[in-house]
Amino acid sequence: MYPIRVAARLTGLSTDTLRAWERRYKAVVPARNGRRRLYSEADVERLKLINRALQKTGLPIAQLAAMNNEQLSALSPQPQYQIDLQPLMQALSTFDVARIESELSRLLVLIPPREMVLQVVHPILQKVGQLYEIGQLSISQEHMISAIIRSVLGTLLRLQIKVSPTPLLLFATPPEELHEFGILSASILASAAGFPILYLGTNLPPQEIANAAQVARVRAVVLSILMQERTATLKTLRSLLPQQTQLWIGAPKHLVIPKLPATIHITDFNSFEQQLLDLKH
Amino acid sequence: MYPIRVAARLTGLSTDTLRAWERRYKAVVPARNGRRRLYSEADVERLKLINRALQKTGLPIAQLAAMNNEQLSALSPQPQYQIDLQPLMQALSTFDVARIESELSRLLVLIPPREMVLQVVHPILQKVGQLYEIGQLSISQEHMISAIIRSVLGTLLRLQIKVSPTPLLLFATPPEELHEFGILSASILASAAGFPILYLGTNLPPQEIANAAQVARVRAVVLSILMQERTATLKTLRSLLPQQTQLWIGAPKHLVIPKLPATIHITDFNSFEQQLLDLKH
DNA sequence: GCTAGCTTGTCAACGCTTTGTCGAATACAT
DNA sequence: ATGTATTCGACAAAGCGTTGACAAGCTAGC
Repeated sequence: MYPIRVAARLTGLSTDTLRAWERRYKAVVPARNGRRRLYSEADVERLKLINRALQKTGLPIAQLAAMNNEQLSALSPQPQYQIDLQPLMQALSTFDVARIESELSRLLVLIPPREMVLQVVHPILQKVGQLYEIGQLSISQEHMISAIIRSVLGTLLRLQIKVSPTPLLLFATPPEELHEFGILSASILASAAGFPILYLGTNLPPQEIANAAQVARVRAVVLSILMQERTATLKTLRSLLPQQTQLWIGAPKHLVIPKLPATIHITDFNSFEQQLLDLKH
Repeated sequence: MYPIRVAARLTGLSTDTLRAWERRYKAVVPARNGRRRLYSEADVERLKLINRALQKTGLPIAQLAAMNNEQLSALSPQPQYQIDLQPLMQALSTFDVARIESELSRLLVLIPPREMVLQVVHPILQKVGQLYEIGQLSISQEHMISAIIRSVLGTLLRLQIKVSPTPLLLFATPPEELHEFGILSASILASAAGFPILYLGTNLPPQEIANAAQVARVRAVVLSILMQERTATLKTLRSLLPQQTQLWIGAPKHLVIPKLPATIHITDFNSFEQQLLDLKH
């Protein structure tokens, strides 16, 4: 059960709007904890439905709010694909590299990029991390699997990247951060959301990043930091960037990110997509 | 049912024009929800018809508005998507990958799936094959182009595919047959013809295919074989499949396909579509 | 050939309703 | 006390409706 603030973030609506819809149309009537609203998963789902139907048909909300979920989803049908990760996880557990590859390429055909990142690649990486932690995966096996995933992500990015002279976002990692899964995935999500981007890749000194950011006049620079804290590097980069350019740091929750102006610590894809929405206004 | 704003967007006319046409000629008289106009799908369709006829013939609207839909569609012959492969072939010959990509995505929205497969993707693949044969295409170039085409085909399939618990057809390729263009194209054709399908992808051992076929109770299994003869594999698969399950082998004419019960050798898309028709009875 | 009139897309004015947001006062929890 | 929610009233922007008008293009008739 979510408080109103969270429900607003999840649905992309403002808290005022949520209350107005409830007061005027009883679009959803969340449960209460004393005075406070508590939105259930189903409430959020219905709100998303209404919002999608609103965007699609432009019908007055009063009318949409009176409909049941069935009618609403008939109004804005979303393509259905079934994702079955079972065979893939099976192949992972048995280190069947050929199988992993063919399963991935099958899914690549059937599933849109965003879902591929969030629901396929991300779970795989977590599983690989687990297996590696408990020593079930040799270094060479880890390398092979990483190479496959790297190529899948690369393909996804290349296939949908929008070439634009005025990208909004720049993606890179600082020196000695070799894993580019984070920014690759984020790039794909941003591209899938329609943002023109500039992908610089890994292992770049702050000067280079700042330079590119300035020339391309991007609105935000997205970095990925996995292992070590890098306070010095970040401070340098921040000082080199224009003030109005935002700096988004993708890094695990436990890493300490220095408090700097116009700088955000992003810990998961969910909040990354939220930031994207905010950037769009 | 759409409000006027959406109807305007869908038809490409302005809201003012829509109201003027209604007031002056009663071209369409949408329903009302209280005071507000509500355009039905049929209304929008008729407006599109009128607009197309207007563009083509330039007749006065008063006259067009008095006609019924039949007369209107006779006036502006069906959406003749003219496919101009010239720029695409040009881009192919010069290996202009970005150009190939933009041309393809342009065509993707203009042309229905079936025609996209038969009249665009297929010719491209042949051209790529030619270029590759005579050594005009490097491996990496071939890979990039293949990736693009795969993604186009994947998009087409994704947009078409019907998720069904009881698919009629199963698509796969046996091990070491990596190119999935054949079954991808065939899947799209089958989907476009309304058949629910199950797409398994490439590089699958006969046991897996037979297993899936049995569980899903498909009427036919469609394989694609490009390079080598695989008599042994086919015999194994045939023996594992239920007798009443047909086996369709898509393969070049010159490949020898063993004579097996309920097994057909398909050499082109034409006969594939013929088989589909037969399957439907 | 030229003008008067018709056709047609667009716009403005005005009224009404819808809808997102805001401010103010109040309640509750940490 | 501070921050977050809640309710209520209010407001302003946006959307839609109707009516009337106008300019540009075309047509017909002199």
